[in-house]
Amino acid sequence: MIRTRFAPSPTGYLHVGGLRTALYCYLFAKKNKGQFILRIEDTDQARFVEGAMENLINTLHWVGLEYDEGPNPDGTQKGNHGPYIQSQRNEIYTKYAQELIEKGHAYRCFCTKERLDEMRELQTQRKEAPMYDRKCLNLSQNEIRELIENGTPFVVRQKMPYKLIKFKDQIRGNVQFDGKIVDDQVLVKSDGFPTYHLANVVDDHTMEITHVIRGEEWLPSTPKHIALYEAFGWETPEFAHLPLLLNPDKTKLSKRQGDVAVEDYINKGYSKEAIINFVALLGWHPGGGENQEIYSLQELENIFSIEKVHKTGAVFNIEKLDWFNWQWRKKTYEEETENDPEKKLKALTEYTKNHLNESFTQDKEVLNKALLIVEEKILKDPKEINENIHFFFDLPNYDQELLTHEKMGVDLKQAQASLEACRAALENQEHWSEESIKEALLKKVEELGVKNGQLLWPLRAALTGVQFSPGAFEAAYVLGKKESLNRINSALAKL
RNA sequence: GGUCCCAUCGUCUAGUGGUUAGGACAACAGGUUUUCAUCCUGUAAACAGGGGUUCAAUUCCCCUUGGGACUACCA
Repeated sequence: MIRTRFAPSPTGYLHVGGLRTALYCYLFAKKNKGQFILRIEDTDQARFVEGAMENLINTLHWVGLEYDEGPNPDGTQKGNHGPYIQSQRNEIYTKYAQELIEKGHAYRCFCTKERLDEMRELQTQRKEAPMYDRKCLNLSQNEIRELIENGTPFVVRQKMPYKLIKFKDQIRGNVQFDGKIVDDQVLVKSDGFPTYHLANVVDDHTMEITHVIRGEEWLPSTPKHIALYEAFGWETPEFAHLPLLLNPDKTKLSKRQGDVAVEDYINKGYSKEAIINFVALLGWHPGGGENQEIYSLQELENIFSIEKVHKTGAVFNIEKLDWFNWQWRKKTYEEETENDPEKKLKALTEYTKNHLNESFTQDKEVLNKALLIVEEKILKDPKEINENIHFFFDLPNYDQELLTHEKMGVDLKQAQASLEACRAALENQEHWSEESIKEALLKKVEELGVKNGQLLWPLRAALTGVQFSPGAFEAAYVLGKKESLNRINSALAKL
């Protein structure tokens, strides 16, 4: 049984890089009929953030990555390898640290921070790799007992075997490190909490994790972990180190250069489908010359493979995310509404409800028509709804220049003639629909022997009073006969 | 500095010991449309460099260069 885990540190929110790691862990597990576990790595008490874990879980839930085992937001936990929150597992770590000391694979270190800093500085000056000098490894049992009895603070350090450590990474292939320059890592801090290295290895083993899938930044500490598995006499899991997500300048994706929290993107209106789709393809591709780019989570679960994960970091490019978002919104909108105006209206109302200027909701009749007219722009960006429809409710003050269009051959004189013709055509309309308006106006175009734009540009401008807007037919239809004629008349008054 | 990882259009990527090196985003140019948007068509754009191996390397190997990660009692 394949078991993967996502093990974030709850520092406030879910990072998009974390999301991708979680996604790949999830996909790999699903693809192989395995299990996906969530574990919270909160051993750093200094970095405790209230509500961070709940937030993380909620975001994971929102994007649809359900885990088989792990903590729930309500404080309960599911699965029988728990607890899944490291701060609740301290006795376990203490026990294993003790075992390591007894076996001679770890030792207590009483060195002060000052001594360590000084040593590091000297080593750096001498251009050596900064490493602990193992001063405390040589303490006698009596000295140790005395120091403990005196209440001297201490940490537990891993005694690295100074040997070559090799392993096969699922993504990178054979990797090896010269153990002689791997530092004696702190395993238990002076506050009694374990560091990542100890907690991680103990948990992955006790939770029966078979595949450790994590970010590339962990590659250099993997030899420490392997040494730990060996010291315990445990079987090492498979490792897969994922390429990094990058800023446009190719450094590791960071807050400084844009939003990194998944919730930022949620708040901006990106759909979970778009976010998952985008992130999935940042560092992975199904291969085989496949050109498809739109994938649902379900599809990804079926085709994901760890061998196809790339080695190179990928720049997080928001423009592409925008495109995915547009594709997915169109797709879901079409599927949901089945081209039924009632359903469309309902969906559009839902999309815009949090962004709409309240005064617009007074006139439901106009609003409903307007929403359908600008559906495409709503799908593009629901936040801009007010800019797209405000003129339906309140004709902006505009300059007479707006009624003209040089390129289209509309000067002031032509504008006046066109508007008068439009007025004449619309005055006689008994039936007020988009189709009938279109028909009447196009007939007028033919009569006058002008180009469409020459008649319609001034009309559209008169009806909307803005540079960019829906077309003249649609605008007239939404406004209704009376208001349309009013606006045409006030435009004529400007000329 | 040390250790490790990496290298195809600006970006995400496909691909192969022999290809016109393919697609997408972005850019640009046309077209449709009454404007914007949408939509359609097209253009430009890449195998980092140098050595090998080979009949033949973008592809395999080595070096260089470049980029990145790590180098905490943070994860």
